[in-house]
Amino acid sequence: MPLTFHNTLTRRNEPFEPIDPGHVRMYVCGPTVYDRAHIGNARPVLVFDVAYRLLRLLYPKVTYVRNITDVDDKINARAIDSGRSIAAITEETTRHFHEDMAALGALPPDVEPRATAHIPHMIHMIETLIARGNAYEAGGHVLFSVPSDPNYGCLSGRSRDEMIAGARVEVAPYKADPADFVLWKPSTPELPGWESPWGRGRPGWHIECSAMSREYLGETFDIHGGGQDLVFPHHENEIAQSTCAHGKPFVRIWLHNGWLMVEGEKMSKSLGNFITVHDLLKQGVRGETIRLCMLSAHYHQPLDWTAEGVRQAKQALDRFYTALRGAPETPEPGPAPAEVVAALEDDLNTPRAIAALHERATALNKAGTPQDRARLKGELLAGGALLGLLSQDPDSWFKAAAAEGGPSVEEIETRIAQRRAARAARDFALADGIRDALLREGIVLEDSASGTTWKRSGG
RNA sequence: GGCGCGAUGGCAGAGCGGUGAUGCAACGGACUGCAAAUCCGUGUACCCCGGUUCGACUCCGGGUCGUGCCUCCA
Repeated sequence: MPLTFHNTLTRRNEPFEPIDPGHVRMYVCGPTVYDRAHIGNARPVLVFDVAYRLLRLLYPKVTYVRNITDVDDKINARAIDSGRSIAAITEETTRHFHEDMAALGALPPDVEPRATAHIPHMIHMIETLIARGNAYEAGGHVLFSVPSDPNYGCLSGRSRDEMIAGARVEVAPYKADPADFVLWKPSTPELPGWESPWGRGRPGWHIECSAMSREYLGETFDIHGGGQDLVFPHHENEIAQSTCAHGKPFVRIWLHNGWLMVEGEKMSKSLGNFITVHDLLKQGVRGETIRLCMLSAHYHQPLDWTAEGVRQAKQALDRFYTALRGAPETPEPGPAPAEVVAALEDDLNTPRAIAALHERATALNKAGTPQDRARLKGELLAGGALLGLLSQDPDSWFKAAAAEGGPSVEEIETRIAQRRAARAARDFALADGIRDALLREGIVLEDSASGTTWKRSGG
């Protein structure tokens, strides 16, 4: 079955045909580094991480570029509010972002360009757009001329007139056309700025992605991704800038992930339901649980983040690791099961892929011979790896210390030994008392023919 | 106002013009000293109204509700 993606440009599923079958190129809009990553920021990272893993399985070479936006008015505002330097904020936030995404099992992209390291590239592209008649200087600003681009609106499916009719903002007086947008804007002395042919200033929001994707992926490349909210204006404007500057198509396939809700409401600071990845980790929700929860809905659908959803994701991982724990060592990882690959090839259908993993787990639990069990364990592991899951040692999964502490491994082992003695003496009241006490501390015991194993129930 | 998206069993969430999704939860059974885990089994699911069709949860039209973008936002 061929790889297909839902292309926002055509609003339908299309077979994926790389421009160069030997080298797939993908760009994803990364974070603006002014604050801790929230779970909404994590969704595209995880969705495109799965896309990256799948593409690497299917093609010999993949270049995945995800930018860091480190020049932005939100960053400037944060610097003024906090009294810290812009450099300190962007450096620290970038580090936190890397830590948080690593905790979610996201692979680093091949290239992670920072906007401030590519100002000359942006200036060069703006000069090209001016030279080609697609941009003009006005009042210290450089603006993209939307009427100069007959294809403007092709991604978001709205005409220039519709956009103006729907606009809820006052039109800046220096704009020749109400739909025009900023490529370069002047900076006051206290704001970050770079010398340019139009004076000291800073780039507009959209130009960095056009300049950096060109630098690392070329003028035309395969896949561009991001959140659905970026369709307009960000990606629409990127298309306008890049196609007008280069005179050729920009991107083959546009992928956009759906929005994330929290307990049925839009996540926002004012509602107080703003959840960062760091907060979840601190509460003892493990990165792998967050990851599975995030992938349990199709990327195109809205995802409602709930405590119940997190609990179900944890249950599912317990089930997988329980199946793996009891299976013999596998000599080789083996290929990912065809059902898992097929599900992901069908527009990254992660829920179906996870269902296929569950079927493997059931088969593993039922399998009789060590050979079958080893084979099925290998398949489950390989399928999990394609989704970035199940890479831990099962014992680590079950015995990892909870965030809030709990009894130590030594203490647990000691009490299990006491219980074993009580059971041997058929003092079941004492044995059950020990088990109940441990349960209250979040430790679940499981007796089997080969002895007693335990796991922590929280997180 | 303009442009989109969605509505599936107690919950989450896939899917297809005619056959079991899957998991969680519940209930019954096997196993267990009792549990836990595991396995087996059970449950009138497809928002409403029209239409197309031999047949629609699945296609088309209308409606209702929810939600997103149009302004910084993943």
